[in-house]
Amino acid sequence: MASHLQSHVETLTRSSIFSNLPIETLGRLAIGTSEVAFGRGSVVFGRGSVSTGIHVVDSGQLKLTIETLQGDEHVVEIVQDGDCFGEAAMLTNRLHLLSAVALSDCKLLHVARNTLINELEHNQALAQRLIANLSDRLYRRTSDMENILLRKALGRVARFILDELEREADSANGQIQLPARKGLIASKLNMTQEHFSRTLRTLCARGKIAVNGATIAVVNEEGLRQIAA
Amino acid sequence: MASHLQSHVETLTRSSIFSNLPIETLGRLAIGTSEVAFGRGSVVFGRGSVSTGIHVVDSGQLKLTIETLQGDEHVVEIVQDGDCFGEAAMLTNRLHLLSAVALSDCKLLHVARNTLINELEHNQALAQRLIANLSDRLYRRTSDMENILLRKALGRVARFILDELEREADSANGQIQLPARKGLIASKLNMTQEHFSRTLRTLCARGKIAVNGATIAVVNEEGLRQIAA
DNA sequence: TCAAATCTTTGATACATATCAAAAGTGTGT
DNA sequence: ACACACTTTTGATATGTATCAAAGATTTGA
Repeated sequence: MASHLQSHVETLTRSSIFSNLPIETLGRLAIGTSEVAFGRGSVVFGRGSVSTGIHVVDSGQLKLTIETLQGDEHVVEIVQDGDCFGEAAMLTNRLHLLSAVALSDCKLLHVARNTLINELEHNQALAQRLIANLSDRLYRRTSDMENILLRKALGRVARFILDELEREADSANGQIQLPARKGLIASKLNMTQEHFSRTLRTLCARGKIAVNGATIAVVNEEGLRQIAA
Repeated sequence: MASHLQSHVETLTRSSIFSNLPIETLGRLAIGTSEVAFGRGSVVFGRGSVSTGIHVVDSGQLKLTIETLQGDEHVVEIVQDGDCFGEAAMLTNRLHLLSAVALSDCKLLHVARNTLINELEHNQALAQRLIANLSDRLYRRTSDMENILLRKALGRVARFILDELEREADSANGQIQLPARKGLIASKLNMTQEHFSRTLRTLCARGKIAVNGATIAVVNEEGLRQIAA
């Protein structure tokens, strides 16, 4: 129905990857696009599943994780409004390495593989977008790896806080809001929830930050930088 | 000189990213391409440097590493003939996160940023190639992350051996050749050289493999698989 | 508004891995 | 064939981080 397509076009435009593309492009993509809703805790796709396209987040928050058979998991990324995920598996035509799980009730758009691949063949602007998207993801993934592999827990947490401070440069003023539950952030930083908790307290004790629930005030930015070096 | 361009075209064709592209495309790329030689141990680019283009390996072997100020390093990737590197920083127009160091004497081609970006704007086939290249890199980087974060040393080494066994599926027959010095492989697997050495011996003691210098024979593949699970 | 569920903190202990030091092995150039 | 540099192995010890257990907080739902 035309109204569906129209609403999909609008949602696509709000995503970072499809924003500001010609309306004709979005219209063609919208034809292969469907809206899907997921309740908190539900699995959008699991590791080892076949990729059917990419997902764009309209509302809600999800975690992308790698998992062991024993149920051990590690958060690779937390995605929300305007983000998209699942590109790598779709474009390489391989199975999903990551699982995507809704952290809150979510509305997603699913853009079908064929639609996207077809459009990509003739659409230079879309290809450029995808290149920008992929290289950005790769760059960030490398940066995450650096943080995890080169620093100990204290340094990783310090680096994380500084990064968030920069991201929230607007209303921040020396404060950040943790973007998710502490356990999930701990996992993204490759440590247990317990260790993350203790590490935050250590940073408090050393006078670098002040913690109040999910709000962290940076007391001594220079000191944090030294720890994160 | 025309002969230079011709030789560059040939080298570019041998790389995975530019292979089988129309000769006209390669000709235009060759104009912005220069041949550069690096002696063993020399630095092609360092962390924090400005990206000037991408590098294609004609001959030799290099390591891509992340480093701390204290000189701590971690090998992210080992590249050789036909590989290219430095795409992410070039395409995102950000500083290099990784350092590239020659492990042996190397001949590289450097394709200038402007040349590549210009060509990319009109060249659909090249864009597709780049998309394939980036998504493959992203997928493999995610896979590396999985190996490093989800398994302990014994499992990481087991997984590594199985992966190599698959890669060398040809002349392998139950044997693999380590693709670099053990210390570098240890680093890629996020452990010390000492620990890697001990881990190999443990796998020997358990009857899964037999080590002879840089040659590893897989004695019990199923057993390895269980350890790598 | 209270109870149930979920998340976070704290404490005690165990374990994987790093570090330091030195010996043994391997290769390389002359 | 030898000496020198580099790589790998082995041993003893230190350390960072995980694990297990339980008590406090916070959020959620009826």
